[in-house]
Amino acid sequence: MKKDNITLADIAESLQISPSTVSRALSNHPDISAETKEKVANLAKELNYFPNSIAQSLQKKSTKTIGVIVPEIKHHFFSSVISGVEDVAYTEGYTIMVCQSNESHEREVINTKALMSNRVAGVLVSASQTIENSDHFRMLQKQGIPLVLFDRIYEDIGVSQVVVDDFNGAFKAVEHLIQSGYKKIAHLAGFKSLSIGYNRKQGYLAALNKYNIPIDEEMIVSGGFDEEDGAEGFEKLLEIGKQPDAIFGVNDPVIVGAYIKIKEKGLRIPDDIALVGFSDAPITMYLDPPITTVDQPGYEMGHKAVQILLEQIKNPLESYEAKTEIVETELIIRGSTVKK
Amino acid sequence: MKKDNITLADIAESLQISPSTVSRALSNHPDISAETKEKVANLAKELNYFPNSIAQSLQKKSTKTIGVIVPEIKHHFFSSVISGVEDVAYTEGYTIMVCQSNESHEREVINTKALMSNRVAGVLVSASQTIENSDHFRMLQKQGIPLVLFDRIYEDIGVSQVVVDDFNGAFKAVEHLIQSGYKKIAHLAGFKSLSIGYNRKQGYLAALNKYNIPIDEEMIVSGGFDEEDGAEGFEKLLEIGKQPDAIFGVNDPVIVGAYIKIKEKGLRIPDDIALVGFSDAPITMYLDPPITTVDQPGYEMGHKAVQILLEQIKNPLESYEAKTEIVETELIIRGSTVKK
DNA sequence: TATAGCGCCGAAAACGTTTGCGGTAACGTT
DNA sequence: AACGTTACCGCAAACGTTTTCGGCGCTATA
Repeated sequence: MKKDNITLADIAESLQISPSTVSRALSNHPDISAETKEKVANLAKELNYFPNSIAQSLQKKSTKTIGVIVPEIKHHFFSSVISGVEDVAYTEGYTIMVCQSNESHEREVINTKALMSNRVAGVLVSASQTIENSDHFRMLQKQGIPLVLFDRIYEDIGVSQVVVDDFNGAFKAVEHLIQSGYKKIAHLAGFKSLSIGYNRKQGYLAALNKYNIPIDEEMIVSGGFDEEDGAEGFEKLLEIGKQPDAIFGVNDPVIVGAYIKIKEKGLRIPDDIALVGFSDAPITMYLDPPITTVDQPGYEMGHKAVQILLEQIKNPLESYEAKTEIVETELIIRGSTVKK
Repeated sequence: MKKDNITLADIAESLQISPSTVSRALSNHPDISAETKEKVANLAKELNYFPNSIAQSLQKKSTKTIGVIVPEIKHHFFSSVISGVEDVAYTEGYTIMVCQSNESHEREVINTKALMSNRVAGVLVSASQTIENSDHFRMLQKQGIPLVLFDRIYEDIGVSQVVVDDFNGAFKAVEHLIQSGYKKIAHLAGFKSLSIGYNRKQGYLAALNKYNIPIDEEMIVSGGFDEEDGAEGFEKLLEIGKQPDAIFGVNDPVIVGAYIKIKEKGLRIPDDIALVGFSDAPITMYLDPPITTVDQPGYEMGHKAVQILLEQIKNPLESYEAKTEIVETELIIRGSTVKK
């Protein structure tokens, strides 16, 4: 059954011409007569010929596929990004290879090696939480494979990046809380090792400073980026007797975790505690009350990131002038911060 | 800058041995002395050698990548599936290529062609809504590329599939409604062209029949699979004066659409109208009341699907005895169907 | 002493393309 | 008649592997 794939040579033989001519005919080379082109085209269609892009890649020393590494595909933000990447890759004739690091640095390294073996034209990555160093990124650079980081970036490496304006997003969120009259504003922070964690916290601090609200280190609870972390963080605040009247969460899952705990305790939102998240996860819209959050446009970030990457792929000459694209965020105000 | 990738020949030359020996040394071939193996291994590490899997694939006439085509990556169910697929692919040394059809048949065809050009070892697909025929699937078969369909399958083609038990899932859901005392049960159905739409409707009908509830065709509104479709469907029911006391939706987005409209109208859930969805989208858990739904385990389906695919890839001999794996669903009962 | 076996390695073909270089035939120009 | 042009096309090398088929030198056996 295993029909052997038909090749240029096959259709060349059956047409009594050379493979080179067939190749040129299919790529519409001017040296080939219209007549020959047509014969070739017809037979190719009839035989269901598909160019072997493996062979093409080997010859051209470059592929039409770009690699993507994200922590977890099923997170809404990342799947949105991938969606955006795939869309523009598709229109440019590229296909994408998707890997997930599962937040493991080791697996991230193995993934990049696999992508290098597959000679991808470029790679897009959002770093894992457990990032240890950037050796694997440097290997990419050494091999001349363009790289652009998005969202979870790694600072000390000269490479293009696409990030949201974490600082400003956080600042606007906290400012909104302050202007709405909240004073005891806690922050459920993420890991400081990650840029997003750091920058959002800075935005939080800056907003408090601007309005002369004293900073209480105990009101800042560091943890992870998941729902449980948010729940635990809120519990911890209560334990140490620091019930806030508002919480700014490093991201939506965390704030949802807090939301659930708050409901469990019978506290009212936003009357007892106001809530602001980050990412505009779809869930936030449907909660009761819906949660104010900072929109982080994943789809657009995917677009931007792959566009920058493709630029670098197409113009390998100009030495890396790493550009950083900052995507603006938008504060989406909903019920969790607006008292009726 | 563009460091040329180093090859077997490079390390062969520098060691004054032949490329064949290097190849064998790296693959731990018994013909090679331990001493040589070590020298090769050391130099390879030092030079940062990466096997060119393009060249390997060309030689072996097979790749270690599997293609995945889904309607939309950012849908929670599909990204869960992809997550599952990637996880087992990773442990088996495969990488995945992800394409989205955006519910367009044409794009689905182009995607499969791209995957064929890339000589993927096998492909996984969940069909687009606008499926017209299965010609592109037959092309895959002709080329001897294993294919397994999941969730959105296409019946008239002998190929392995992984589906949830749509019929039973729907049946259990509607039975639960009936046993909870609901009588005027509407169904917001999807397209009938898709197997999932058809089977879930059949389950709905069967449950009504079992309990001798007359079937009112007007209570069955066909539409799409998105939130707007659910909202419109519910509106339509009201327009024709058929307000139900319970709704079974073909999937969660649809039921969420209805949920929102119901809330807008000031109707109470589940007192005025009970709601059951399908898929266990994360949103359903957080709504107020949380929505009863039929769990459709995406991650596990991804696992299953790729396992079946890998089986076929590894044993190409045994002619296709298409197996259909039916994943059981679980009815998750929540507030939207339980009166307090 | 001849031969078989073994341990280790190399030559070369093959996978399916692309492409630089050359070659042929036909035709037009002097 | 000689030459240049043009329009087409083929040869062969190259991309980086893997793998078949040997081959060499040595040791053990008959």
